[in-house]
Amino acid sequence: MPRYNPAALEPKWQKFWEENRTFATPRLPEGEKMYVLDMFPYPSGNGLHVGHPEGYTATDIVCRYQRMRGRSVMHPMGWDAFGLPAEQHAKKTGTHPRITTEKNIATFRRQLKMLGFSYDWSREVATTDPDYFRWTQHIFLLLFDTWYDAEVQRGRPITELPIPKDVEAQGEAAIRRYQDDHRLAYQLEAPVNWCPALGTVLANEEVIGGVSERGGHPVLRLPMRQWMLRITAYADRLESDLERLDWSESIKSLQRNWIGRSTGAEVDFFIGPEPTVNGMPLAEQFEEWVVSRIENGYPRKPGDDVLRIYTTRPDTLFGATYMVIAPEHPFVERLAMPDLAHEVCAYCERAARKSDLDRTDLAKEKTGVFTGSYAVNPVNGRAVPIWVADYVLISYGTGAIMAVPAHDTRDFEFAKKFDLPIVPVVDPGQREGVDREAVLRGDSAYTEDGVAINSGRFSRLDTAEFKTAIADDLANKGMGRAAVNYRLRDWLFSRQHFWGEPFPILHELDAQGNPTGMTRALGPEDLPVDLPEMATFNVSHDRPEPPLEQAPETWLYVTLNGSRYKRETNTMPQWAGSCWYYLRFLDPRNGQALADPQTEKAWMPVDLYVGGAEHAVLHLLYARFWHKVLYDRGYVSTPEPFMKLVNQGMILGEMEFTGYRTKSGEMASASDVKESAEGGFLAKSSSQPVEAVKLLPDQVEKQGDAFVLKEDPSIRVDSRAYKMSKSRGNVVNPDEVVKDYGADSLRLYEMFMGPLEAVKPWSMEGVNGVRGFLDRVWRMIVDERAEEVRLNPAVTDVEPSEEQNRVLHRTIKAVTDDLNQMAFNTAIARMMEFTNYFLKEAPRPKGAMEKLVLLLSPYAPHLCEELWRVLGHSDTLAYEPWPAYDEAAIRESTVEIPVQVNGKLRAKIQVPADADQAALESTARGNERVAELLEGKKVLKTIVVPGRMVNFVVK
RNA sequence: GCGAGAGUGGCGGAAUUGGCAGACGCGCUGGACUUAGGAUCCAGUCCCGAAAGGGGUAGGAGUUCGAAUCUCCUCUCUCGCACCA
Repeated sequence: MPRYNPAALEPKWQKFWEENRTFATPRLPEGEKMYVLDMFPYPSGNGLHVGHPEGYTATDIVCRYQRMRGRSVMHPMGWDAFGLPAEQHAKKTGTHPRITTEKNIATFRRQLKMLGFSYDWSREVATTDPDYFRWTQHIFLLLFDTWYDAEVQRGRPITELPIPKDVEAQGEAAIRRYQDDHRLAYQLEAPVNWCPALGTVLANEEVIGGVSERGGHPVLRLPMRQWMLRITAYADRLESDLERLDWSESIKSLQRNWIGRSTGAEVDFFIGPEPTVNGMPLAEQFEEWVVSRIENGYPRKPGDDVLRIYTTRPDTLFGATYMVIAPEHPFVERLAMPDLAHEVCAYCERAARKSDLDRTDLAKEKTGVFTGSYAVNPVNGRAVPIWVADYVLISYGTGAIMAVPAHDTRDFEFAKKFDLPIVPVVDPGQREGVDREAVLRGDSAYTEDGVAINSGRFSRLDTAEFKTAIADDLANKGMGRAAVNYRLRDWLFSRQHFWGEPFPILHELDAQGNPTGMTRALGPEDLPVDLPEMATFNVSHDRPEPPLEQAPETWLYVTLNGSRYKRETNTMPQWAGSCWYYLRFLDPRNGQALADPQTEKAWMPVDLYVGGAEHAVLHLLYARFWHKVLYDRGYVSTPEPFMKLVNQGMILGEMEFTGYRTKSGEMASASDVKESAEGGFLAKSSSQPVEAVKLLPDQVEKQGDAFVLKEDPSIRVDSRAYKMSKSRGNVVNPDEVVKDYGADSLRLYEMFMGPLEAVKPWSMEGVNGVRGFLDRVWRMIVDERAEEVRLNPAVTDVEPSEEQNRVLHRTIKAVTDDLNQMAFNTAIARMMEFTNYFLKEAPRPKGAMEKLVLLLSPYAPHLCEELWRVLGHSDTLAYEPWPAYDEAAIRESTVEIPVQVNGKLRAKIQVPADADQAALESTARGNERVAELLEGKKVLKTIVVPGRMVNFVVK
């Protein structure tokens, strides 16, 4: 009668934990603290996905384990609840995003509770709560109030920004403009991704290859006033502090690549103060410029008489045969000679219309147009033509380059196409894979280091020496300086959405109601700035206007001290709320501060942070950036928020076999099939479209390293698991799994599938398998034949036998060691071995059963709480001490040792566990089989590793 | 193209980090109990071979008494970046 019945048992224990506040965390840690954080989810309308509980189960296991080891554990959960889907739902249905969001949160909360995670639910927060985003807005004000002091590498209050004399002389407005130019939060006219089909502006990361990520609609680039965050100021610290973090190398390298630090030099090329008739700067003006630069040094901002470029290869300056500026470069107009202006202008317009996809398509030929103007190469005084080409990006470096076709593949392609001179200045010397003669002839681009040639007095220097020498030389002459650049761009921080945090910023209006261009930040006492009540969300679809422009006037306009202001109508991106939520969890109801400093100091940093790899770059970089600003400004006590980071691997759908069928019904081999441009499939040999068909496992068989059709082994079949998606119909719903197998089985299966960080396919049969294990654990301890739940008669209060004790302690050790390394899959395997062994034992010592229940409890907490009851305990096991193991009990008196002859396993011998080398060797020689093999042979060498193996090398 | 990671039975995956390859689970085969089995239990399950034995960790070379593990080359897959000067 009392079979293992999770459907009854799991809700019972969830209720128990809730009523007894079993997992409530004290305000301050009692004893050693451990802060374990999950990446909080966006509560989508689809509910929980089996990918979510993977990381959540892993952290829950760690938390339950650490509680049993006496640690004070902080383990909260909340909702990253702003986001576009709720807003789009509102556009369609008129339902307020808050209502949709609350409904979705309720679903997520129910589903998470159903899985028995030990969160302290009293700390739950949602980024959409005014009590929460009040502090998000507060942090924005802090960013607005901070400038980055590059000298001390620290963010400081804007009031401490030194104002240059010349700015001060221009008066109050100039000073404010100067300050605004230095804030970490600043405004910029920047292009946004406007998607007319979706009627919204998309974030860069929502645009993949020039079309919208969802729907694949075209995206236009339109300039709009935007809020930017100066994350580039922190680029160096964001990169170098990675070193102190316990993160996987792959994630660190993703972040490093994203930051993309490069070192090189800035160099000014003289173009003359104004255009000349033939486009050539005047020689005497160049001479004067050279002299003035030697006297005055290198200016921080380039004047109108120079084109400033950035290069990582200043050693190739003598090989610069032309220059290229980006189509958006401010000098385009003035450099375009009258006879070419029309052509140049047309080119720039075309470039502006191109999507990112067109511009970055690698297969594409280089394009560009000559301006008719020339610049003077500062190292040799030669005039070089200036071109406009879209392979130079306005957003990187200075938006202008010197082109060295002999040593840069892009410049080489361009020079070839437009027949520009190619002057080699780096001799590769003799090296593998490089055609030195071709390089020296200018027929091939060589981009590595070498020895300088054709470089005046720098010739014969190797690349590294040259770089230092030329940097000094340029600096002395005031023509350049060493410089660092980042691939990382400042963070576009505003969105034209309704469902996001309003900015706590007012725009000043003049008497006519037009913006004066001056902004005013609200004070902390004015927060939160809540969203207005809106009549409709379905605003204009033909231009990228913030929906809040349609807000009621009572919200939109503010009068303060007699001045009229209009509120900022952009809202913050979804990333904002997730940048600091780990701090709010520590003190979620604090009305005075984002978190009490004492509490912050006691719990931070996060000891373990687990989440999907899709956040490896952006979220983690943004959050680290905010944290560093908070650190600089004294709000937090640690320079980094997340000490250890683990990315769970994606869970794919079930393994699928796919065959391909032509129109005429014949099967085509998978090796002959490729994806067509439209997303369908084509047979490579005939170019005919083929259709993918799902095959059953018994229709295929393995042949070599591929699967083939059973009935026609010449036909190869694809076998792989795909990402879960609605369209593929392979989504697994956790509700269904819990209904059929129970939450403990779901948890256990997700941990048993393989290493946490690996990508793994789902298997319902696998869930069934771990359910079988839990059934066996139940039967091992509970009397299934009895009417009510009671102890299995085989379980008695006896002392364990030596072997039973060894199995027990070995299991405790293995499970504990694996858990410390988050190797949950192998820990579960060890507990399965324990169960397989003890099911055959009778009587079964009750003490051993209790230990197993404790070991298993982090994985299958509901079942184990119940078994703990059955074993005669009346309280929760959540705070029972973690079982300890006894090395002495593990040690065996005799061990089996393999004996090899010439590295091949030939025999196994039984020896005392502590047998020394000599004893091992003589026992091995005494073995009948070994003796036979050594007979008449010469033993050249004997390798004996005590406790491991014996190897005879013979001839 | 550049950067990172991976490749082990029919499948998911183990292997104390250089020392018995395939733990554990699924699947499969046979058997027991059954009206029944998508329940449970027992036995088997890397390949060739009747056995002795031989082969085997994507492929090839190398270091070593000994390699899934270390080195080099090749191939394949996954992820990220993608004209970043």
